[in-house]
Amino acid sequence: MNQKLNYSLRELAELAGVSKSTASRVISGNGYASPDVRERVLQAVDQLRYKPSAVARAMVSKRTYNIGVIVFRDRLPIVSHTLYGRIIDEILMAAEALGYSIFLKTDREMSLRSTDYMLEQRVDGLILVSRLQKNVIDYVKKFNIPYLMVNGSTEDPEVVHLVSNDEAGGERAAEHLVACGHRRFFIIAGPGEHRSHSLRLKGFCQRLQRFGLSVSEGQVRILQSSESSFESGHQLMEEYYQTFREGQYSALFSTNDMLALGAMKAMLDRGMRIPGDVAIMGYDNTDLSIMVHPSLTTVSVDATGIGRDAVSLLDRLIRGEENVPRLTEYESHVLIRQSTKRKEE
Amino acid sequence: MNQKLNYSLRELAELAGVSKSTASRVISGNGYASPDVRERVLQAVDQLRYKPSAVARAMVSKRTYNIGVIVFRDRLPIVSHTLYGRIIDEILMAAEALGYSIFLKTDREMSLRSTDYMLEQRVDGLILVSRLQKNVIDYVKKFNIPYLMVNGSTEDPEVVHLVSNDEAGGERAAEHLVACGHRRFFIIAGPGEHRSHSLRLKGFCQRLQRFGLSVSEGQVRILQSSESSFESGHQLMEEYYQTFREGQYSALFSTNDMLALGAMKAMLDRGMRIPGDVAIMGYDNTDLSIMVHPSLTTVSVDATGIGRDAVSLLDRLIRGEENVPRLTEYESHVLIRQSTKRKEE
DNA sequence: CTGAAAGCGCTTACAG
DNA sequence: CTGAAAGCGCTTACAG
Repeated sequence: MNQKLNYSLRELAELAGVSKSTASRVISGNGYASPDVRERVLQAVDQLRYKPSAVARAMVSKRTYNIGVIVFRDRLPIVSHTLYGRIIDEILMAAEALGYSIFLKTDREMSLRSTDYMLEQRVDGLILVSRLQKNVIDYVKKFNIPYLMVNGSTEDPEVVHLVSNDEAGGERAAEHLVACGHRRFFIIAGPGEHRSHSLRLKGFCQRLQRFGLSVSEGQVRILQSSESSFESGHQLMEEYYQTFREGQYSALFSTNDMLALGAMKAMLDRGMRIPGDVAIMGYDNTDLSIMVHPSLTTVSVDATGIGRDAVSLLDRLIRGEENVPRLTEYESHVLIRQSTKRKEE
Repeated sequence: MNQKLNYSLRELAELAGVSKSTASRVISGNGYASPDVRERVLQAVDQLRYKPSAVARAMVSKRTYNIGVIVFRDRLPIVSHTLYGRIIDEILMAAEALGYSIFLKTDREMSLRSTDYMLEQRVDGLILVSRLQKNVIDYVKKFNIPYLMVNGSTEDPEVVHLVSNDEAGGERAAEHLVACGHRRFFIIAGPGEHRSHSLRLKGFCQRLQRFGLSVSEGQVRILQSSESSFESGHQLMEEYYQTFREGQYSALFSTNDMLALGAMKAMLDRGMRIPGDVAIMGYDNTDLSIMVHPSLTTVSVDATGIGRDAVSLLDRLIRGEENVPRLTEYESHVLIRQSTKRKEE
């Protein structure tokens, strides 16, 4: 770094032959400047390739126009997660549109470190993505910094959070499968600690119950998975393949696409026909669901809406607005694909 | 924001009953402080939940320990892109380990805006991901800021860039398919402007040529796709299905997994058997390639290595190291999956 | 070991 | 319309 990297306002002003104050005014656009002066300053800006320091500006304005996004997740994929990736894409675009930029951190152990980091960076606000422990929320609350949660669970009614209406989605999934004529269900459910997995399962079972179908009556079999990955779905299905066949379940529901796809792959490898032998349904409408064969019937999640609104709601919090809704729910819809198509007859 | 958000060093020092200098020393760990004083300061830190302002610190130290990552891409998915997402995950982790944080921007029109933004933020360095136009590179160069390119193309030998050895990968793909006994090839090639697509195609064709197989001899048919998405692969295969069947091609190679998967889906929907009727091979080793049925034979890309090294090489540039390699290439390997398995006999 | 002072690069009243 | 001055919250020589 032997060469000059950045010029300061002082140097800029000197070159233009004006005071720092004046230079500052024409650059920021706040305040008056005669056409002549403005012209000279602008020329100097060009000549020096002057870039005003956002750092210095933040220092005095007490605003950084940066938003911290922390994704809490045990393991990879984080950004490349099929759902979170989409949400982050939307957050990036929405932030851009509103004049914010994004500091992105991933945090695997739900530590307070990443939060501290964001605090030190003096971000204007915080978007917390995914499940996070109560102590993290409690910690953030103490700092009086605008923040909100995306796709996380909390009993705390004060916390602004955006979630899918997973329970209703689960119900709709059940309705669809029942409408297709299924009466015996095999379920692979993701980690119960995750709000979305547990609610989807709850909604699904609830709806079945109203059709007179339940675990206790023997028409429904639930398998709990400690993970929500393709691999675990695959492995569970391998493990329980016999059970599955013997139980004569005609439909498989998983609380997310990954688990469903893993199970489906295991079944296809064993020569089962889908949807001929068994109908399969996932949840999330990940891009993959449309790429596989047969394509996967699933329930949509409004990643676009969630990402967009996360930024705009946070912006409202940052601007000190009072009546920001604490809970925003997004409706989910069944997307019927090949994996649950009835056989033609 | 009616409540106190952040305390300053001055307030901290007052509470501890020391000078700002002293407080600063115990917090930063640079310089001496008696146990007694240190104790008092630390207690004050706890009491106030004092978070030193990274903004003020950056102001004086002229270092932000922030790295700007700009992903240049026309359209979504950007972060959720199957390959870039993985690279970004690795960049995030590697940055964390080296004490850097990430400013993430996506730029759809390859404008200079996002670069200007990063410059104003005074990031320590820049990671430019994906194809970008020459004018962007030329612009960045003027600012004497450490930067490097990931997965982009450039004729400029000065530019530090990290790429896959796509040509060798293409050759290996050809070898594998020939070894499987194929002699008539159908190729779906992604956008020629992209370095990786064009090199993969080049390597593939080159290798075939040495086997005496070529476009001019009629054993190879190349389809150019203007996009690199699943949708375009799917659509092209629908469109050229007749051509494909009539040409009796026994193998399909695509310059990335997405195109391959799109084409495969179209074929499966038409009832073709894979690999029975046709073998299919992609490139990138996206997560999807293992999830589909049949699983897709592909060529690996070392996303982990690229992401990790991008950060460490940039760190070396930031620290003023001279002999940073301009070009780092990553080897790719064929991953044999079901889609090219020979029939048992 | 500790403190007063200068300075990083801006913005913002306040005079003129 | 323009400039001098103070100040944002730190760090870093420099005295003591």
